Amino acid sequence: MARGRPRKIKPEEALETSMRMFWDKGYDGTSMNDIATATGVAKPGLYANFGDKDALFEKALTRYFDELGAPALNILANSSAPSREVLRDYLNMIVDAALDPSCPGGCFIVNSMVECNAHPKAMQDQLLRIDQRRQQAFATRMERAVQNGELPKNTDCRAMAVFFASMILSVALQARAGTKKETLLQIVETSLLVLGSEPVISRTHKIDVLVTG
Amino acid sequence: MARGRPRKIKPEEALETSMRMFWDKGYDGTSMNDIATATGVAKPGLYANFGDKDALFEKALTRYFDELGAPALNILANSSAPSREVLRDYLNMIVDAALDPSCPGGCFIVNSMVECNAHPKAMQDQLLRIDQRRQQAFATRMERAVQNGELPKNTDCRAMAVFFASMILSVALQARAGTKKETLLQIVETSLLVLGSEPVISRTHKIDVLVTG
DNA sequence: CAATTAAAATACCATACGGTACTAATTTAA
DNA sequence: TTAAATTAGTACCGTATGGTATTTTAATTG
Repeated sequence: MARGRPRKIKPEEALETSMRMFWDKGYDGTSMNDIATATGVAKPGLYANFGDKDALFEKALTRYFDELGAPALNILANSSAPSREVLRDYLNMIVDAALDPSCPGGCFIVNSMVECNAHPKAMQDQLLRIDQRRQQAFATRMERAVQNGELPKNTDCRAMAVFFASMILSVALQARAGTKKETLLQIVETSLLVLGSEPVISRTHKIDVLVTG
Repeated sequence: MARGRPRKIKPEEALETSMRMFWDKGYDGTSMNDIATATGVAKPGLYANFGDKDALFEKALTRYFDELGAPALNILANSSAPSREVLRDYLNMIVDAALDPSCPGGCFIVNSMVECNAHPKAMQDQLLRIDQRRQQAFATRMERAVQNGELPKNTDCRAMAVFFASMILSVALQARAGTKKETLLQIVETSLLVLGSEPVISRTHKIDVLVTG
């Protein structure tokens, strides 16, 4: 099997490298020549594998979300731990990820939300879709918190979700801009105050409610 | 007086136009040719008046902060109205400004905080200085709130200041990304919950305390 | 050993970029 | 009227960009 000259590099690896470069320098700041050099795939190979620059960027963004974004959202939405802790863990994890020295600064999606204004509409739409999935995960979390009795029944879940989703943006942005970890954790802790100053212990009969109700 | 050929355009106007273009499209997305066309000042004139592209960008950023940023910070820090209202007014004003249809989207400073990672260090430093002035204004406001008895004496003013400063970032970013006004106002309102759920009326003897204490 | 297939590598294209030398125009001062 | 001064405008330079036509290399199949 596999006729023809063997591949020098797996396309996945080249896409991973491209993703990190776009993440670091942005769409405009990353040239196809840079990518060709860094990946070891010459330009004609890039165009054969991924299409033009727009298509490569879109694939990089999708890969980023699928690999680094989506898994954590699942935990955020569905974990059965106390909601306050789930939120704190998720936000702290974002802080760590945004500061990870082995990765470019901040969040690729957040970075792109700024740059995309000067670029194709398809890119904006993709970003909005991702942002809304993030928001939906927060909303699901808040609804669980209300169902479990961790928050009052008249809680505006959507308002809370939109608020916490917006915290991701500012944390990622500041991480990229050089704000230090201690400060970012402080911001996260302060934001949790909107849940009410007294920690509410999740009630033990919450499962009964779900089953019988 | 005024020898030589008269100026076709005041440099201030060209700088204003340049500022709005950088604000809209970013540093990389705005070419000197674009600026020359939009301002009506040919490229050699731009270089004679403002220096190279970096210098022009820096002047644009300074102009933006001095004209649109700094004045509101003064009110934020020093207004004698109830602190909760001062904060709400300031944040709502940011929402309006970031959505103003007669201006490019979002906040020029916030936009630049993302892009600057791939550019000269002087630009990053300038942005951090501006960001810290904003943070300081919030800190002053929180300290006034504590002095006036609007917040408990053990309030961590710096934590609050950093938190609210970070709200500016996410609001500006989302305004640029297309989030609608209603949602942004909701985010602002939710963020005000960190001040405590019960509105605290500023005490009438606060001036006595300041004068006698 | 051909013949075929598929990828790599080189070289190149048109365009756009930041930046500048040079010329043309329009004013005041002598 | 002429000289000096100051700006506007044209044309250009070297480089870098996104993208591609073409050739070369290396493997499998007959």
